[in-house]
Formats: sequence, structure tokens, C-alpha cells
Amino acid sequence: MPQETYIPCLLQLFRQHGYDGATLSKISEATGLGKASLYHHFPGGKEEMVRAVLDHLRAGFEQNILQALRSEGDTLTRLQRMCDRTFELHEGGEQPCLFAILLMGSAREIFHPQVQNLLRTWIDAIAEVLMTAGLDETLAHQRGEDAAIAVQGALILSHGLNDLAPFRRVIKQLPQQLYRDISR
Amino acid sequence: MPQETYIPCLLQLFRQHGYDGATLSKISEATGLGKASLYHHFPGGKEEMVRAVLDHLRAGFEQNILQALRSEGDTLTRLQRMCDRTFELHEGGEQPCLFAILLMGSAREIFHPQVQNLLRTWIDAIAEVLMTAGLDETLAHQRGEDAAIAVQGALILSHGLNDLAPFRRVIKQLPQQLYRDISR
DNA sequence: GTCTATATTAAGATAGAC
DNA sequence: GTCTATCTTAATATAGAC
Repeated sequence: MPQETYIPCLLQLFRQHGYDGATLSKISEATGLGKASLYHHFPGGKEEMVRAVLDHLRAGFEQNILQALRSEGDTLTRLQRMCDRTFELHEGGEQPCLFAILLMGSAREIFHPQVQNLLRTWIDAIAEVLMTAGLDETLAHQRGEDAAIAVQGALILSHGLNDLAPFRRVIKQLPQQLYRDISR
Repeated sequence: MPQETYIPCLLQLFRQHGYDGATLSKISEATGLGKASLYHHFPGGKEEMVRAVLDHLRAGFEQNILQALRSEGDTLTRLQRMCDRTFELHEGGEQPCLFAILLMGSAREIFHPQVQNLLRTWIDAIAEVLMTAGLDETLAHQRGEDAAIAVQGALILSHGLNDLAPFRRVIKQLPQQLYRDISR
């Protein structure tokens, strides 16, 4: 089986256990592969596994989030699509964001640059949409940050309360919140 | 040295490395205590260390956040005080929130109930203030959630971007954002 | 209350057969 | 491409001296 086969399983594992908590034994059990086989697919060990997952996530991010923001239609529609994709990618709030998880523990030293880059790309893409709608650069960028803050915060809160409602509500309200007070 | 001596150091360690990443070796080095001495103070090991830290945090939470929300003065002033204490407790955004960290990895199974309880208490206290100011219960509770979302999300984003500005901005804007559209 | 020493278990990683 | 077996290092935990 090729590498990509195990990416969804690895993503799930790192989201659930974090980088330090996802041990090779757990990975071996979840994938059904022996430890030696894991090193055949990922010679660099856990670090390479996460890199593969991050590459996969970046591709999904570009094909879903970024594409939605740059799609046809008016501003509100594009923000709406972005929120829909965000909702799906986190399975309605069931799944935490791997980016946030990789900012903690020993993973941060390794993956922080890539996570930082993804966050910037996301925020900039949202700001771009809002500037097209007539918002000035500073405010558009702030609202891009506000979107990231709302999504990340809502994921944490829904996870902490064991209640998907806050995440659902935030995603539902977010397009209008980003679009508020824009005339044309 | 009594137990409490080591709480600040332990808090710092768990915030930086997470529960799974904070090994006894690191704890031993940071506290200056041998592993055996650590078990003298905390017979339950890492789990008991976190419990001690959480007890300490709960006390600080009640004396700072809750007390600010229930203090004298008008609504906006009380929200302002709550934000000031929140800002200080996270050292201006330098320090992540231990509650969020304890929701990940193997810590979640152990500490989720306590974290959930603290989050609920915080949200309810904010909602209480807003209801006193005339907001209806549903909306007040939503804004309590929004406050938690904004703080948690901003901490993640500032951590992810390596830039304290988003956290500072969110804290600055939060009182007015929670208080918006309230007449009396 | 702290230490050295040590036990036990698990984690990360590799060699080499099939 | 997967396995068994094994190695090394590190993590959690304890015994017992001072």
C-alpha cells in the first residue's frame, strides 16, 4: 500500500493524541502496520508522518478554503463557501484543528514555520476578498485575523464543553460578521 | 520546600510542553529536584502535579476573573477589569492557556471535567453581568461564549503567528464588543 | 526533604528474513 | 512491502540511605 493510504488514519491519530501523545505503538495499531513497515513508508519516523499529513492538509486547504474564497460570486457568497468548507474539514466541530495541535509541545519547534505560513495564507486570502468588497487594507486584515480567531476559538470551546453548538453557531454567523458594514 | 513552591514552575512547564511532552526529566531539571523528591511532594506523579496546578489556577481564576466580573462599578467597567486580569494571567499573550492545553492528548481523559467546569463558570459569570445590564438570557450566554472563543482563539493565533498584536487587539476590543447594543 | 541507585515499562528505531 | 526480533534510549516509578 502506498503512503497516501495511511494519511487519513495518521491525521486522525495526531488530531486525537497530539504529536507527543501519538506513539509508534498507537500508530502501528491504528494503521495495522508493524513498526518496521511504518519506517519503510516514513523513513523519518513520526516527523515525516506529520510532514506527509501537513502536505495533504495544505492541498486540501488550497482546493477547499482558498478556492472557495477565490470563486465566482459576490463577497458574501464566497465567505459563505469558505465557512462551509471549514465546517466540513473539521467535521462539524468533532475534529480539532491540526494546526493548533502542532503549535503545542515538541511539535512546535519542528512545524511552527509551516503552520504560521498556512495561517498567514488563510488570513491574507480572507482580507483579499474583503478588500475587493471595498474594505480598507488594515480593517480587512483585522477581519481576516478575526475569522481565524473565531474558528480556532470555537473549536477549542466546543471541544472543552463537549458541545458542538458553539462551533456551529460561529460558522453560521461568521460570513455576515466579516461582511458587516460594507456598502457596495 | 512545600508543594506550593513548585507550582509556578510546573505551570510554566505544562504550558510550554503540554502534559505528554512535560517529562519527569524536564520537570526534575526545571525544579531542581531529583525525581524521587518529586514523588515525595507529588506521590501521584505528573497527574497529581497537574491537579495541584489546576487547584492553584482555579483559585487565581476566582480571585481575578470572577472577582472582577462581580466587582463594583458599571457593566463596561467590570468587563474591562475582567479583560485586564485575563491579559495579565496570560502575560500579554506570551503564555498559552493551560485549559486549552489540557484538552489535548492523554490529558483530556483525565482533566476534561475540570476544564469543562471552569469554562462553564467563566461563561456563566460573563452572561450574568450582561443580564444585569438588560440583555436577555440567550444572547447574554452567547456573548459569554463569544468572549471565551475570542480569548482562546486569539491566544492560538498569536502563538501561531508569533505576534502578540492579535491577542492585544482582541483584549482591547472585547469589553465594547460584549457590551454593544445595550441601552441602559 | 533530598539524594543515589535501580527497577520496569514503553518509545523510537533498525537489521535482516520472507 | 511486511514481518519478527532486537537494540538503545528515555520515561515512569520506587527502595532505601542520609
